[in-house]
Parts: sequence; C-alpha cells; structure tokens
Amino acid sequence: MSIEITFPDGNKKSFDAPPTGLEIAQGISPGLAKKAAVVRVNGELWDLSRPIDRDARFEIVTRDKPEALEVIRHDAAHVLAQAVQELYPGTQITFGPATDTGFYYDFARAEPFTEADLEKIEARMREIVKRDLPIRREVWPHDQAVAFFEKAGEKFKAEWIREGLKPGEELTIYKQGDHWLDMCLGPHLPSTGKLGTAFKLTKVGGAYWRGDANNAQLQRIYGIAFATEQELKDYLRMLEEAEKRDHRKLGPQLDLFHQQEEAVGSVFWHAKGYTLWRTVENYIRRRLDATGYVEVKTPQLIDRVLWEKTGHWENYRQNMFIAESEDRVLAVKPMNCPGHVLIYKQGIKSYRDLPLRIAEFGSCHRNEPSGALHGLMRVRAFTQDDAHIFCTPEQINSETVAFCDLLMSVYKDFGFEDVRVKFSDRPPQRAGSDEVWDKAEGALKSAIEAAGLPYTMNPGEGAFYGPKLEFVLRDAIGRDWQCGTLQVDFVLPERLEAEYVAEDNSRQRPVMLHRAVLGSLERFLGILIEQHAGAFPLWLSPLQAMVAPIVSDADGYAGEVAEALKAAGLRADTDLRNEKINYKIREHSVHKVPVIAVVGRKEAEEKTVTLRRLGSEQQQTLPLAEAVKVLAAEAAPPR
RNA sequence: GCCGAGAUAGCUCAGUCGGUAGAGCAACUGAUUCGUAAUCAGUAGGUCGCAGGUUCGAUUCCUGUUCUCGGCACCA
Repeated sequence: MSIEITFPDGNKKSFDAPPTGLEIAQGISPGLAKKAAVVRVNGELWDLSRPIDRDARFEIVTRDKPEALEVIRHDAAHVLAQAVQELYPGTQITFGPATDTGFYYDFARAEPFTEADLEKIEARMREIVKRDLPIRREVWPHDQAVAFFEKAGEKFKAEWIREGLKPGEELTIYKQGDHWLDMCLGPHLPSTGKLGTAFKLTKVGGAYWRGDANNAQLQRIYGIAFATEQELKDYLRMLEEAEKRDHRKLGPQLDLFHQQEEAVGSVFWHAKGYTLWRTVENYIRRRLDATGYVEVKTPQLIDRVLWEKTGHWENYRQNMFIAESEDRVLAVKPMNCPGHVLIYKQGIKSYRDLPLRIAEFGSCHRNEPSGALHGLMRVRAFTQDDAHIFCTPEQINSETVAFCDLLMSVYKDFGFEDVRVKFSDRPPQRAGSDEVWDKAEGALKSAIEAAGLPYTMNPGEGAFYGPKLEFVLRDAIGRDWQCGTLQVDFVLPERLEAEYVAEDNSRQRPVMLHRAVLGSLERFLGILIEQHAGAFPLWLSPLQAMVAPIVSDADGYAGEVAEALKAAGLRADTDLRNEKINYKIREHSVHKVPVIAVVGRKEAEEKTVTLRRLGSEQQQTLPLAEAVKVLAAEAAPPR
C-alpha cells in the first residue's frame, strides 16, 4: 500500500510503507528532524514516532511553535509523575495537563508533599530527562486498561476509564522507558530528553478529584516550563515583578489601607487610600452624569421577604449576612438590583421613561468563604459601581453599544488598552424558562455583535437570572483581571413585577440590564495599585506634589508654594523637617510622590520652584505661577 | 469550606536543644541649615497571635482556636 504525504507548500511524496513523522523530517534535513517536536497530520497533532498509515496533509511542528510548547509542558507533567512515583512508591497518579505557563499533576498520597520534597522531585525529573527514555504510544482495549490500573493499585485511573470511557472505546497509553506509563491522549515528544531543562517546580497545593469539592482531596504539584532557558528566566523575573507590585504589600506601605483580624474581609481605608477612592468615584460619577444615568442610594438592610421574591434567599442564603430586629429577619444587601427595582416601581412608568438608568455606588456584603479572601481582590464588604438599565427589549442593542463605549473609554483613561470580552451563557442551576433564556442570550449576542467587540464563549458561566458579558483587562505585566460586566435579566422584573405602560396602553415588563464598569471599587483600586506599582499617574496620586525646602530660611516660601498649588486644586503638602534635601528626595521617592518641588534660597528669592518628577533625575526650574499652571493642567482628571 | 504551611518590636527578619528575647530600618529626643535617593548621637519600643495542658518554670513541647499565606472549591 502506498501512502501519499502532502506538504504545506503543496508538494507531495509517496511512501511504500507508513512512514513516521520523524522519518519524513529526516528525509528533508537532519537539522529539521532535530528541531521537530511533533507533526500535524490532517490537522491533528501526532507523535513523531507514530506511523502515518493514511494519505495525509503533513506539517512539521518545530520546538519553537506554540503548539510544541504545550506538548513540552504536557511531557513535563508526565516526567513529574514518573519522578514522584519513583521517589514515593504507593503514590497514585491521576491527571496532569499543561497550563498557560507550565503544568501540574494531581497525586493521591496520604503523606503531604513538602517544599523540600519539591527539590528532590525536580532533581529526579532532571535525571529522567538525562536518561532520555523513549516515549512510545500504544493503543489498549478498555478492559485491559482497567485491569492493568486496578492491579497496579491506581484506583483513580481505573475509575476514570470505567466511568469516563465507553467499553468499546480504545484508549492510548504512553510508555516512558520500560517501567512507567500513563493513560493519555497525547501527543508527546519522542523521548524525555527532548523536554529540555527550562522547567521548575513551583508549588504544592490541594485539589479535588475531578474538580468536585465532594470528592477526595488530592495533592497538586505545579511547575512552569518553557521551550528555552531565556523564556523561563523572563517568566521568573515577571513573577518577581508581580511580587513587588502586590497591593497587599504596597497598600500598607504607601499608607493607603490596611486590613485586620477584627474585620476579616473588610478594608480600613486610610486618608491617602480614600483620596484615591474618591478620585476614582468622582471620575466615574462625572462619566455617568454625562451619559444619562441617575444616581441613587438604597438601604443596607432589607427584609428577607424581598430576597425570597428575588430568589437570592434560595440561592445564596448561606453567603448572606443576617440581622434580626423586632421579629423581622433582615439581610445585609448582597447586591443592589432589588433596591433599584423598588425605586423603579415607585409611580407608574411609561415607555417614554425608558431607558431608565439607575446607578449607585452600592455598598454590598457577601459572606465569602474564608479561603477565597484575598487582599482587596476578594472581600466580604465591597462597593460596586453598579447600575441597572430598565429598557424595552428593542433597546438592549443600543444600550449595550453605549455601555461598551463607556467602558472602553473608562478603561483607557485608567491606562488599560487591552480588553477582552467573554460571553457567559446559561448555567446548570438557573431561574427562568429555556424560552426566556433563548431570548436573553439571543438579544445579548446580537447586542455585543452590534457593539463590534470580538468575544469568546464561556459556556455555563452566566448568572442564575441571565447571560452575561464579562470584560477582562490585561495589566502592565500581562495579567488578566475581570472587572466590568453586563447582564441581561428578564427574570427579576418578572419576580418583582416591574412594568411600564406601552404605546398601546398595555402593561409590559421592562428588561433589566445589570452593568458595572469597574466591578468593585476595592478590587479595581487593588488592580490600579498593581498596574502602576503604586506610582500613580498624577491625576490619581493621593499626594500630587511635596514641597521640600532645602534650608529653613525657605520654609515660609515653601508654604506659599504649597498654598498656591492647593489653590489650583492640587493635592500638595510641605516637608519642613530639618533634614537634608537628599533625605527628603529619597523618602518621597520611596513613597512614590509624583512631583517633588524643591525650594532653596535661590527659588525663594526669584519666586520660582524646581520640580523633580518621580522616576527621573532631571530638574526643571520654573516661575511659580507657571509651575502651578503646568501641574494643574497635568493633574486634571480625564473628562 | 477543604488540603498544606506559617504567626517573634510599626516593617523585614534572627534566636531560645524549656530558664520570660536581639539586629537593621521606621518612631521619638538632641545636635547639624547641609542644592536633588539614607547626617551624627542618644532614647524608647515585645504578656514571642489567642486559650488551655504538661512542667519548679513554656515564646520554645502538646491540644484547641483565630488570622495570614499557597493551592482547590466557591464568586449573584
């Protein structure tokens, strides 16, 4: 039988017997064969050593390609598993995929792995790489695989095959050397030596079998892996950089906020941090004022009866804070929507009133699981830049487009240009009929298309009352943060019986769009701190200019300068301490003050100031009036 | 919530094989008036997370607990 191979450039070659990818590569050039990681056969990634038993489109995937990197990482997971089983006999293997930066593998073992174990395991991995064990693919029948893993004491693997695969189905086994194997879809590199050395084990953690908290707890070992040493180094440097920017460190260091045991999951905002907060809040308020929103404030405590109507009592009771008073059970509001519906329902609404955009800087409380709390990023008390747009079904499109415009422009003002959109559709547990969901998903889909933003699907991740768009922004060092959201809700207006009078005098249900740009103020400020590493742009900086005299003779003039800056709307202060100018410069630089205005005898005489910007050693001497004008213009918040 | 690790001065950390703790920085006081990233000297600061237990004696050993950190699960 003859096999015809078609190369990407259209050339064809015939073989008498099924050739392997490696043989074809060698036929082209030994150098190429060396660089090859896997091959693409009719669009599918195959092992280099797998005989190609059919006519096929064929392409060699070299080590430097993204698809190859995933194979490298997956190989690393298998080498990790082998190393662990060699070092710790009796440990059961489960699964270990590639991740965005490396790999992990989940193990079942009574003893916990320690940090010290990681070093040993990593050393053994390097040894296995050095052994350069051939990796071979085999196809096994279902029952043979079950029998094998059961005999080997691999209960998790056996269970997976028994319950996850059909009896007739063949499955693939990858052998690493003669003594170790794992069930795997592949593909893999031809031998462990091809993995290279650019990997590192990073942490141990818990994980649940099949990702379900009701199942056995496994131990997950994480690693990072790259195609080259340089990429590994770069990534480690990025991690270091991220650690330096950690808002949980910078927050207290820069005197922005702190957290403590007596108010777990809540934030004590200090004067500087709250200045940052107000700057952000006021900016958003101006943007909302300019785009047709009204701002309201709703009660913190609302009777459980309301939450029963909305469905929150049923769905989220265990995460709500409860208060009791005079035989009433009240819930601290976990969200603002019902309150906004109650405001909407005051008075009869006409179609002429729609769309009605009700906004609130809504303070909410949710009793998040203790293990979920994380600095400002996940708290129990937070404030959303929330709004609900009550509109007709026809208005969903235009409102979505307007919201996307607003959101993108706000993100840009904060220095985020790279924004991705995810579309989350119906979750397994939900309110409302399939018909309503069809309608809501359809409306949202056509709306986001009208907005012209590309999006990816996030199946089953919608809210219980409706599908949602999630807006994810990428920060300065490449991390992603979900912030904004837009959710279509046909359910809540129904449950709380909101209505409007249509043109034909009939009573209709409005659609409710839940939307937030920043998400939670707390979280967004945390992201801002990390984005800027605490060195905020001038308009956001809590303290914008520090006036530092060189000699005490200039103290009086320093006061004048600070007053002039404050009169122009800048946040300025003086540092009149009897310290050397070097000391003051250092201290205010460490505290990330964007502008230090130095005044000495010369400036006091000439009525000038010498400005020094954070991150630059350059000095600029300007007449006071001009300096004030320049700084005031620069410090103005975006409109 | 689950698995694992941790908690010593405001911060970063050292230390005590059981005999109530130490450094640097910060703070405070004094001297220094010095032109762009740390002036010098001195002082003060800790029921060693909290509660029990063992012990003549516990910051140290044991138990429980709270919180933090790393994962997982959760995230209206």
